[in-house]
Amino acid sequence: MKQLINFIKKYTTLDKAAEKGITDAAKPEYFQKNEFLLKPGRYCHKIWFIKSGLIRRFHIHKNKEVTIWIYYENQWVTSSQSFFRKETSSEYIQACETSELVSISQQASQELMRYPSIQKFSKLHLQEMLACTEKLAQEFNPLSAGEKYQYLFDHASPIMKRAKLGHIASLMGVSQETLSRIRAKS
Amino acid sequence: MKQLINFIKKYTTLDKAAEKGITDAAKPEYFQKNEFLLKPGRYCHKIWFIKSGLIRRFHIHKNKEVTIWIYYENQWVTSSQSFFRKETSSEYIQACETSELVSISQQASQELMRYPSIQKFSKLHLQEMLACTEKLAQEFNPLSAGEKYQYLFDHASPIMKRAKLGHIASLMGVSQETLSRIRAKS
DNA sequence: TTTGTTTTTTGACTTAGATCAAAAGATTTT
DNA sequence: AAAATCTTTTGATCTAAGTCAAAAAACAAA
Repeated sequence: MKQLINFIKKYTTLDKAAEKGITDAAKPEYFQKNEFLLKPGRYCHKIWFIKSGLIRRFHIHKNKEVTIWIYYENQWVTSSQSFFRKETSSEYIQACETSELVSISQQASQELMRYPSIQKFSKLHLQEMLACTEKLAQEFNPLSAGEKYQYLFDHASPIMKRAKLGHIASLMGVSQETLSRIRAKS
Repeated sequence: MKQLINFIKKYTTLDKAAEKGITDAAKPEYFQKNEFLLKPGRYCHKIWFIKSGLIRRFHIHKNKEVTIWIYYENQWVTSSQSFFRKETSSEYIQACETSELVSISQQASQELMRYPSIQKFSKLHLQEMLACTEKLAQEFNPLSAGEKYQYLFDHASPIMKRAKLGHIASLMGVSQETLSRIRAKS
C-alpha cells in the first residue's frame, strides 16, 4: 500500500492512525487484460487507485465506443457520475492491460472522513480533479486532429505508447484511419 | 441573500449560526453588461453565485474567443483552475447582461468550513460540479452541430434564448455561419 | 510453423462544416 | 431620425476529416 500512501502524502501529512485507516480500507484487486471493472446499468461503489496497468473508461454512442479517458499508474479511476450521484452507470470501465489496483468502497471512504487529514486530502483531490477535468476539456477540444495528437504526447505519453490505436482515436474524437495517417507523417 | 440560502438548503440543512455565517460572508456585486469579473493573468479569489443575469467564461485560442460555458440564475461561477489551484487565470469571465451576483472570497469560504453543515455542502457541491462537468463533456462532444444545438435547448435553454449567436456558436465549437444556418432550418 | 483473428495502414471518394465576402437587420450613439 | 456600429443571415467555394473497402502487419492459437 506504500504507493497509495505516498500519493496521499503529496496532498497532506498523514498520522499513523489515518495511515492505518487507509491500509485497512484499501482492498487489492487484480484485473486481466480486457476484463471489466464496471458496466452500464450497474452502480459504481468504488474508487480505484492504479498501482500498475492501464484502465479505460468508455461509453457507446451510435453503436461506437467513445473513449472518455485512459488512466495509468498512480492515478485514480471511477465513474464520477455513478460514484458521487449514486446513479446507475452509463459507462464501461475496462482494463487495457493486466492491472494491479486497490479499491476503496463508498462506505469505507465515508468512514475514513473521521480522520481530518483524510478529509483534507479528499477535498484537495476533488478540487484538483475538477480543475484538471475543466482544463483538459478547454485546452483539448478546440484543437485539430494533429494538434490533439501532439497534445496527448506532451501531456499523457503513457497513453500514446501503450493504448491501442482505436482507443486513442476514439479518445481524440477522430476516426482510426485519420489517426493512422497522422502517425504516418510524424 | 434568501436565494443563496435556499440553494444551499437543497444540499444540506443549515442551522441559524451557519446561515448567519453565509449571510456575513456573501458580498453583493453588480456588473454592467460586458463588464469583466476576471481577466487572464489575474488570480480568481472569489466564487460567485448568480442572483440574476448571464455570465460567460471564455478564453482566446488562435485569436478567437472560445466560450467555455455560460451561466445564469441560481448557478455558481468561478475559474476552477485559478480558484482551486491558486494559479493565475488563463480565462476571462464577463457579464453578458447586467447582473446581480454575490461573491464569497477564498478566505471567507475557508472560514465557513468551521460549520459542519457548510463543509458538507461544499463537498457535495464539489462532487456535483465534477459529475456535471464530466457528464456534459461526454454527452456533448460526440454530437454533430445540429445535435449540439438541440442538446443545449433541452439542457440549458436560458443560454440559447439570451446569449448572442457568436457566443453560442463558440460554445458549441462551430462557426457563427454554421449556427445561423442550423437556426434557419429549425 | 501454419492458420486464424485482430489491428493498423493505404487508397479512392464523400461530406459536414470552415472560410471568405457581402448583404440585411438590429442596436446604439449623436 | 440619421449615422455609425455591431450582429446575423445568405451565398459560393474550400478543406479537414469521415466513410468504405481492401491490403498489410501484428499477434495469438493450434
